[in-house]
Amino acid sequence: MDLFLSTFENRIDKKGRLSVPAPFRAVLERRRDPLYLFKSLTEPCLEGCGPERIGQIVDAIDSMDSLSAEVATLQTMLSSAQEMKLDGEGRMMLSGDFIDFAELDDMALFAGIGRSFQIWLPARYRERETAARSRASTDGLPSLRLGGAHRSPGETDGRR
Amino acid sequence: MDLFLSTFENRIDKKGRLSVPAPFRAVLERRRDPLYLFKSLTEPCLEGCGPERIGQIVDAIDSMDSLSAEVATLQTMLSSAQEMKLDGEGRMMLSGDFIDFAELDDMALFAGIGRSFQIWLPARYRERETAARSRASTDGLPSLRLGGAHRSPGETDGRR
DNA sequence: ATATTTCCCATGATATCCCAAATAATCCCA
DNA sequence: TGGGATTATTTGGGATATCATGGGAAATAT
Repeated sequence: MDLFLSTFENRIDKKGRLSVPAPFRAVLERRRDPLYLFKSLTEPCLEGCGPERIGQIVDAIDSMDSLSAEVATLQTMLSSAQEMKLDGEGRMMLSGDFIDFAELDDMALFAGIGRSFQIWLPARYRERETAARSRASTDGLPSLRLGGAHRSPGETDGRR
Repeated sequence: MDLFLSTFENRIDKKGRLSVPAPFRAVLERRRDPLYLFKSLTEPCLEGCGPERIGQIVDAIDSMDSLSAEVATLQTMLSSAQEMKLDGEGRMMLSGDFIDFAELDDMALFAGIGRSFQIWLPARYRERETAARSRASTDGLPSLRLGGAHRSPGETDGRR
Protein backbone atom coordinates (compact mmCIF):
# COMPACT_ATOMS: atom_id res chain seq x y z
CA MET A 1 0.00 0.00 0.00
CA ASP A 2 1.58 3.28 -0.94
CA LEU A 3 0.57 6.47 0.75
CA PHE A 4 0.85 10.21 0.56
CA LEU A 5 3.56 11.13 3.05
CA SER A 6 5.83 14.06 3.84
CA THR A 7 5.44 17.70 2.89
CA PHE A 8 6.42 19.62 -0.22
CA GLU A 9 6.31 23.28 -1.03
CA ASN A 10 5.80 24.36 -4.64
CA ARG A 11 5.30 27.61 -6.45
CA ILE A 12 2.00 28.73 -8.00
CA ASP A 13 3.02 30.48 -11.21
CA LYS A 14 1.26 33.50 -12.61
CA LYS A 15 -0.95 31.35 -14.79
CA GLY A 16 -2.25 29.62 -11.66
CA ARG A 17 -0.39 26.36 -12.28
CA LEU A 18 0.97 24.23 -9.48
CA SER A 19 3.17 21.14 -9.76
CA VAL A 20 1.88 18.12 -7.90
CA PRO A 21 4.90 16.67 -6.05
CA ALA A 22 6.41 13.83 -8.04
CA PRO A 23 6.05 11.30 -5.18
CA PHE A 24 2.32 12.02 -4.97
CA ARG A 25 1.96 11.73 -8.72
CA ALA A 26 3.76 8.41 -8.55
CA VAL A 27 1.19 7.08 -6.07
CA LEU A 28 -1.68 8.06 -8.34
CA GLU A 29 -0.02 6.84 -11.52
CA ARG A 30 0.72 3.45 -10.03
CA ARG A 31 -3.00 3.09 -9.40
CA ARG A 32 -3.87 4.78 -12.69
CA ASP A 33 -6.06 7.10 -10.66
CA PRO A 34 -7.03 10.63 -11.51
CA LEU A 35 -6.58 13.25 -8.82
CA TYR A 36 -9.50 14.97 -7.12
CA LEU A 37 -9.32 18.14 -5.04
CA PHE A 38 -12.05 19.57 -2.85
CA LYS A 39 -12.42 22.26 -0.23
CA SER A 40 -12.04 20.97 3.31
CA LEU A 41 -15.22 21.17 5.35
CA THR A 42 -13.45 21.97 8.56
CA GLU A 43 -10.23 23.77 7.76
CA PRO A 44 -8.98 26.44 5.38
CA CYS A 45 -7.20 24.03 3.09
CA LEU A 46 -7.77 21.83 0.05
CA GLU A 47 -7.93 18.07 0.21
CA GLY A 48 -6.50 15.79 -2.47
CA CYS A 49 -7.48 12.18 -2.97
CA GLY A 50 -8.19 9.49 -5.51
CA PRO A 51 -11.58 8.44 -6.87
CA GLU A 52 -12.33 5.86 -4.19
CA ARG A 53 -13.00 8.52 -1.62
CA ILE A 54 -15.27 10.43 -3.96
CA GLY A 55 -17.12 7.22 -4.70
CA GLN A 56 -17.65 6.66 -0.99
CA ILE A 57 -19.28 10.03 -0.62
CA VAL A 58 -21.56 9.45 -3.59
CA ASP A 59 -22.60 6.06 -2.25
CA ALA A 60 -23.15 7.44 1.23
CA ILE A 61 -25.48 10.12 -0.14
CA ASP A 62 -27.49 7.57 -2.06
CA SER A 63 -27.97 5.48 1.05
CA MET A 64 -29.06 8.36 3.29
CA ASP A 65 -32.28 10.23 3.79
CA SER A 66 -32.09 12.89 1.15
CA LEU A 67 -33.68 15.45 3.44
CA SER A 68 -31.07 15.16 6.17
CA ALA A 69 -28.57 17.87 6.96
CA GLU A 70 -25.80 15.33 6.60
CA VAL A 71 -26.65 14.82 2.95
CA ALA A 72 -26.47 18.54 2.35
CA THR A 73 -23.03 18.54 3.94
CA LEU A 74 -21.78 15.71 1.76
CA GLN A 75 -23.24 17.37 -1.32
CA THR A 76 -21.28 20.48 -0.45
CA MET A 77 -18.11 18.39 -0.56
CA LEU A 78 -18.95 16.97 -3.97
CA SER A 79 -19.92 20.34 -5.35
CA SER A 80 -16.51 21.69 -4.48
CA ALA A 81 -14.69 18.65 -5.84
CA GLN A 82 -12.87 18.80 -9.16
CA GLU A 83 -11.10 16.14 -11.14
CA MET A 84 -7.77 17.80 -11.76
CA LYS A 85 -6.18 17.31 -15.14
CA LEU A 86 -2.42 17.46 -15.06
CA ASP A 87 -0.34 18.79 -17.92
CA GLY A 88 2.66 16.97 -19.36
CA GLU A 89 4.83 18.28 -16.53
CA GLY A 90 2.50 17.18 -13.76
CA ARG A 91 0.98 20.57 -13.02
CA MET A 92 -2.65 21.37 -12.29
CA MET A 93 -4.55 24.62 -12.62
CA LEU A 94 -6.09 25.87 -9.42
CA SER A 95 -9.42 27.64 -9.84
CA GLY A 96 -9.88 31.04 -8.29
CA ASP A 97 -12.35 29.47 -5.90
CA PHE A 98 -9.71 27.05 -4.60
CA ILE A 99 -7.10 29.78 -4.27
CA ASP A 100 -9.49 32.04 -2.39
CA PHE A 101 -10.73 29.32 -0.11
CA ALA A 102 -7.29 28.24 1.04
CA GLU A 103 -6.06 31.85 0.87
CA LEU A 104 -3.10 30.85 -1.26
CA ASP A 105 -0.85 33.35 -2.94
CA ASP A 106 2.33 32.21 -4.69
CA MET A 107 3.32 29.15 -2.69
CA ALA A 108 1.45 26.01 -1.74
CA LEU A 109 2.41 23.42 0.83
CA PHE A 110 1.41 19.80 0.23
CA ALA A 111 1.04 17.77 3.42
CA GLY A 112 0.69 14.03 2.92
CA ILE A 113 -1.59 12.41 5.46
CA GLY A 114 -1.74 8.82 4.28
CA ARG A 115 -4.64 8.09 1.98
CA SER A 116 -5.07 11.75 1.15
CA PHE A 117 -3.14 14.98 1.31
CA GLN A 118 -3.85 18.61 2.03
CA ILE A 119 -2.77 21.84 0.39
CA TRP A 120 -2.12 24.83 2.66
CA LEU A 121 -0.79 28.32 2.69
CA PRO A 122 2.68 27.46 4.01
CA ALA A 123 2.65 29.98 6.85
CA ARG A 124 -0.73 28.81 8.05
CA TYR A 125 0.31 25.18 7.94
CA ARG A 126 3.31 25.86 10.14
CA GLU A 127 1.17 27.69 12.66
CA ARG A 128 -1.06 24.66 12.87
CA GLU A 129 1.86 22.31 13.14
CA THR A 130 3.46 24.08 16.08
CA ALA A 131 0.07 24.41 17.76
CA ALA A 132 -0.53 20.68 17.36
CA ARG A 133 2.88 19.83 18.74
CA SER A 134 2.51 22.02 21.77
CA ARG A 135 -0.91 20.52 22.42
CA ALA A 136 0.67 17.09 22.31
CA SER A 137 3.32 18.01 24.85
CA THR A 138 0.86 19.55 27.32
CA ASP A 139 -2.15 17.27 26.86
CA GLY A 140 -0.26 14.12 25.99
CA LEU A 141 -0.62 12.04 22.86
CA PRO A 142 -3.98 11.17 21.45
CA SER A 143 -4.68 7.52 21.94
CA LEU A 144 -3.11 5.65 19.10
CA ARG A 145 -4.26 2.17 18.46
CA LEU A 146 -2.07 1.00 15.66
CA GLY A 147 -3.52 -1.48 13.29
CA GLY A 148 -6.85 -1.56 15.06
CA ALA A 149 -8.78 0.20 12.33
CA HIS A 150 -7.82 -2.42 9.78
CA ARG A 151 -8.73 -5.51 11.70
CA SER A 152 -11.44 -7.59 10.26
CA PRO A 153 -14.55 -7.31 12.44
CA GLY A 154 -14.52 -9.72 15.33
CA GLU A 155 -10.77 -10.00 15.53
CA THR A 156 -9.60 -8.79 18.91
CA ASP A 157 -7.03 -6.13 19.39
CA GLY A 158 -4.55 -7.68 21.80
CA ARG A 159 -1.87 -5.08 21.74
CA ARG A 160 -1.62 -1.98 23.89
CA MET B 1 -17.78 5.95 -13.08
CA ASP B 2 -17.84 9.51 -14.21
CA LEU B 3 -19.71 11.98 -12.15
CA PHE B 4 -21.09 15.47 -12.07
CA LEU B 5 -18.70 17.36 -9.82
CA SER B 6 -17.72 20.92 -9.04
CA THR B 7 -19.66 24.13 -9.56
CA PHE B 8 -19.96 26.40 -12.58
CA GLU B 9 -21.63 29.74 -12.92
CA ASN B 10 -22.99 30.62 -16.35
CA ARG B 11 -24.95 33.48 -17.76
CA ILE B 12 -28.54 33.29 -18.96
CA ASP B 13 -28.47 35.51 -22.04
CA LYS B 14 -31.27 37.76 -23.12
CA LYS B 15 -32.65 35.05 -25.40
CA GLY B 16 -32.99 32.80 -22.36
CA ARG B 17 -30.14 30.48 -23.31
CA LEU B 18 -27.87 28.83 -20.76
CA SER B 19 -24.69 26.89 -21.49
CA VAL B 20 -24.48 23.51 -19.81
CA PRO B 21 -20.92 23.30 -18.43
CA ALA B 22 -18.67 21.40 -20.83
CA PRO B 23 -17.63 18.80 -18.21
CA PHE B 24 -21.29 17.96 -17.55
CA ARG B 25 -22.00 17.71 -21.25
CA ALA B 26 -19.01 15.40 -21.57
CA VAL B 27 -20.47 13.03 -18.97
CA LEU B 28 -23.76 12.85 -20.85
CA GLU B 29 -22.18 12.58 -24.29
CA ARG B 30 -19.91 9.74 -23.22
CA ARG B 31 -23.03 7.82 -22.31
CA ARG B 32 -24.96 9.19 -25.31
CA ASP B 33 -27.57 10.30 -22.81
CA PRO B 34 -30.03 13.14 -23.17
CA LEU B 35 -30.31 15.63 -20.32
CA TYR B 36 -33.39 15.85 -18.14
CA LEU B 37 -34.29 18.69 -15.82
CA PHE B 38 -36.99 18.70 -13.17
CA LYS B 39 -38.03 20.78 -10.20
CA SER B 40 -36.48 19.70 -6.92
CA LEU B 41 -38.91 18.29 -4.40
CA THR B 42 -37.10 19.68 -1.42
CA GLU B 43 -35.35 22.86 -2.43
CA PRO B 44 -35.80 25.87 -4.67
CA CYS B 45 -33.56 24.56 -7.41
CA LEU B 46 -33.64 22.47 -10.56
CA GLU B 47 -32.20 18.99 -10.78
CA GLY B 48 -30.38 17.67 -13.83
CA CYS B 49 -29.62 14.08 -14.65
CA GLY B 50 -29.57 11.44 -17.34
CA PRO B 51 -32.29 8.92 -18.12
CA GLU B 52 -31.10 6.27 -15.66
CA ARG B 53 -32.04 8.45 -12.72
CA ILE B 54 -35.47 9.08 -14.17
CA GLY B 55 -35.77 5.34 -14.51
CA GLN B 56 -34.90 4.87 -10.84
CA ILE B 57 -37.71 7.18 -9.85
CA VAL B 58 -40.15 5.32 -12.06
CA ASP B 59 -39.02 2.02 -10.54
CA ALA B 60 -39.32 3.40 -7.04
CA ILE B 61 -42.89 4.46 -7.72
CA ASP B 62 -43.73 1.03 -9.14
CA SER B 63 -42.44 -0.66 -6.01
CA MET B 64 -44.43 1.53 -3.63
CA ASP B 65 -47.98 1.59 -2.50
CA SER B 66 -49.62 3.50 -5.29
CA LEU B 67 -51.98 5.25 -2.89
CA SER B 68 -49.27 6.60 -0.61
CA ALA B 69 -48.43 10.26 -0.31
CA GLU B 70 -44.81 9.53 -1.23
CA VAL B 71 -45.88 8.22 -4.58
CA ALA B 72 -47.83 11.36 -5.27
CA THR B 73 -44.74 13.38 -4.42
CA LEU B 74 -42.48 11.35 -6.68
CA GLN B 75 -44.99 11.66 -9.47
CA THR B 76 -44.71 15.42 -9.13
CA MET B 77 -41.04 15.14 -9.96
CA LEU B 78 -41.76 13.17 -13.09
CA SER B 79 -44.47 15.48 -14.28
CA SER B 80 -42.16 18.48 -14.00
CA ALA B 81 -39.36 16.73 -15.89
CA GLN B 82 -38.38 17.91 -19.35
CA GLU B 83 -35.88 16.47 -21.79
CA MET B 84 -33.65 19.40 -22.68
CA LYS B 85 -32.41 19.86 -26.21
CA LEU B 86 -29.04 21.53 -26.56
CA ASP B 87 -27.97 23.73 -29.45
CA GLY B 88 -24.70 23.28 -31.30
CA GLU B 89 -22.84 25.17 -28.57
CA GLY B 90 -24.27 23.14 -25.73
CA ARG B 91 -26.88 25.64 -24.57
CA MET B 92 -30.40 24.91 -23.43
CA MET B 93 -33.46 27.09 -23.13
CA LEU B 94 -35.14 27.18 -19.74
CA SER B 95 -38.92 27.38 -19.64
CA GLY B 96 -40.50 30.22 -17.71
CA ASP B 97 -41.76 27.67 -15.24
CA PHE B 98 -38.22 26.51 -14.45
CA ILE B 99 -36.92 30.06 -14.18
CA ASP B 100 -39.72 31.03 -11.81
CA PHE B 101 -39.37 27.94 -9.69
CA ALA B 102 -35.65 28.42 -9.07
CA GLU B 103 -36.08 32.20 -9.03
CA LEU B 104 -33.29 32.65 -11.55
CA ASP B 105 -32.47 35.94 -13.17
CA ASP B 106 -29.35 36.35 -15.30
CA MET B 107 -26.95 33.88 -13.71
CA ALA B 108 -27.26 30.20 -12.95
CA LEU B 109 -25.01 28.14 -10.75
CA PHE B 110 -24.53 24.46 -11.60
CA ALA B 111 -23.57 22.32 -8.60
CA GLY B 112 -22.46 18.77 -9.34
CA ILE B 113 -23.50 16.22 -6.73
CA GLY B 114 -22.34 12.95 -8.22
CA ARG B 115 -24.96 11.20 -10.27
CA SER B 116 -26.92 14.40 -10.74
CA PHE B 117 -26.49 18.14 -10.53
CA GLN B 118 -28.51 21.12 -9.37
CA ILE B 119 -29.12 24.57 -10.81
CA TRP B 120 -29.39 27.43 -8.31
CA LEU B 121 -29.64 31.15 -8.06
CA PRO B 122 -25.98 31.77 -7.21
CA ALA B 123 -26.63 33.85 -4.10
CA ARG B 124 -28.99 31.27 -2.69
CA TYR B 125 -26.56 28.44 -3.32
CA ARG B 126 -23.82 30.27 -1.46
CA GLU B 127 -26.06 30.80 1.56
CA ARG B 128 -26.69 27.11 1.63
CA GLU B 129 -23.00 26.28 1.28
CA THR B 130 -22.09 28.60 4.13
CA ALA B 131 -24.75 27.00 6.30
CA ALA B 132 -23.48 23.51 5.52
CA ARG B 133 -19.92 24.49 6.35
CA SER B 134 -20.77 26.08 9.66
CA ARG B 135 -22.87 23.08 10.54
CA ALA B 136 -19.94 20.81 9.72
CA SER B 137 -17.57 22.78 11.93
CA THR B 138 -19.90 22.70 14.93
CA ASP B 139 -21.53 19.28 14.53
CA GLY B 140 -18.58 17.59 12.89
CA LEU B 141 -18.54 15.66 9.65
CA PRO B 142 -21.08 13.05 8.74
CA SER B 143 -19.71 9.66 9.60
CA LEU B 144 -18.00 8.16 6.61
CA ARG B 145 -16.11 4.94 6.78
CA LEU B 146 -12.96 6.23 5.21
CA GLY B 147 -10.30 4.12 3.67
CA GLY B 148 -10.65 2.04 0.53
CA ALA B 149 -9.40 -1.04 2.36
CA HIS B 150 -12.81 -1.52 3.95
CA ARG B 151 -14.87 -2.00 0.86
CA SER B 152 -16.85 -5.13 0.63
CA PRO B 153 -15.78 -7.37 -2.23
CA GLY B 154 -17.81 -6.87 -5.36
CA GLU B 155 -18.49 -3.27 -4.60
CA THR B 156 -17.20 -1.20 -7.44
CA ASP B 157 -14.56 1.36 -6.82
CA GLY B 158 -14.47 4.79 -8.33
CA ARG B 159 -11.69 4.32 -10.77
CA ARG B 160 -12.21 4.39 -14.47
C1' DA C 1 -47.26 39.25 -40.49
C1' DT C 2 -45.05 39.12 -36.00
C1' DA C 3 -42.98 36.87 -32.45
C1' DT C 4 -40.23 33.20 -30.90
C1' DT C 5 -37.06 29.49 -31.47
C1' DT C 6 -33.20 27.15 -33.85
C1' DC C 7 -29.05 27.19 -36.49
C1' DC C 8 -24.67 29.07 -37.63
C1' DC C 9 -20.59 31.74 -37.25
C1' DA C 10 -17.67 35.33 -34.79
C1' DT C 11 -15.11 36.81 -30.78
C1' DG C 12 -12.67 37.13 -26.48
C1' DA C 13 -11.21 34.88 -22.55
C1' DT C 14 -9.00 31.18 -20.63
C1' DA C 15 -7.19 26.50 -20.31
C1' DT C 16 -4.13 23.20 -22.50
C1' DC C 17 -0.15 21.67 -25.05
C1' DC C 18 4.59 21.72 -26.10
C1' DC C 19 9.28 22.90 -25.70
C1' DA C 20 13.07 25.04 -23.08
C1' DA C 21 15.49 26.87 -18.92
C1' DA C 22 16.48 26.60 -14.13
C1' DT C 23 16.76 24.21 -9.98
C1' DA C 24 17.24 20.30 -7.04
C1' DA C 25 18.36 15.49 -6.16
C1' DT C 26 21.19 11.45 -7.21
C1' DC C 27 25.03 8.96 -8.81
C1' DC C 28 29.72 7.75 -9.54
C1' DC C 29 34.39 7.68 -9.22
C1' DA C 30 38.55 9.47 -7.44
C1' DT D 1 34.22 11.42 1.65
C1' DG D 2 34.00 15.07 -1.64
C1' DG D 3 32.73 17.04 -5.70
C1' DG D 4 31.66 17.03 -10.38
C1' DA D 5 28.53 14.93 -13.67
C1' DT D 6 24.05 13.07 -14.72
C1' DT D 7 19.34 12.74 -14.20
C1' DA D 8 14.86 14.00 -12.24
C1' DT D 9 11.85 17.62 -11.15
C1' DT D 10 10.06 22.13 -11.12
C1' DT D 11 9.24 26.41 -13.40
C1' DG D 12 8.57 29.59 -17.36
C1' DG D 13 6.58 31.20 -21.69
C1' DG D 14 4.72 31.08 -26.44
C1' DA D 15 1.49 28.70 -29.49
C1' DT D 16 -2.84 26.25 -29.90
C1' DA D 17 -7.31 24.63 -28.72
C1' DT D 18 -11.53 24.86 -26.02
C1' DC D 19 -15.35 27.14 -24.16
C1' DA D 20 -18.85 30.61 -22.94
C1' DT D 21 -21.21 34.14 -25.01
C1' DG D 22 -23.24 37.25 -28.34
C1' DG D 23 -25.72 38.28 -32.50
C1' DG D 24 -27.55 37.67 -37.28
C1' DA D 25 -30.22 34.85 -40.25
C1' DA D 26 -33.26 31.04 -41.18
C1' DA D 27 -37.05 28.28 -39.65
C1' DT D 28 -41.17 27.55 -37.00
C1' DA D 29 -44.98 28.77 -34.75
C1' DT D 30 -48.85 32.28 -33.35
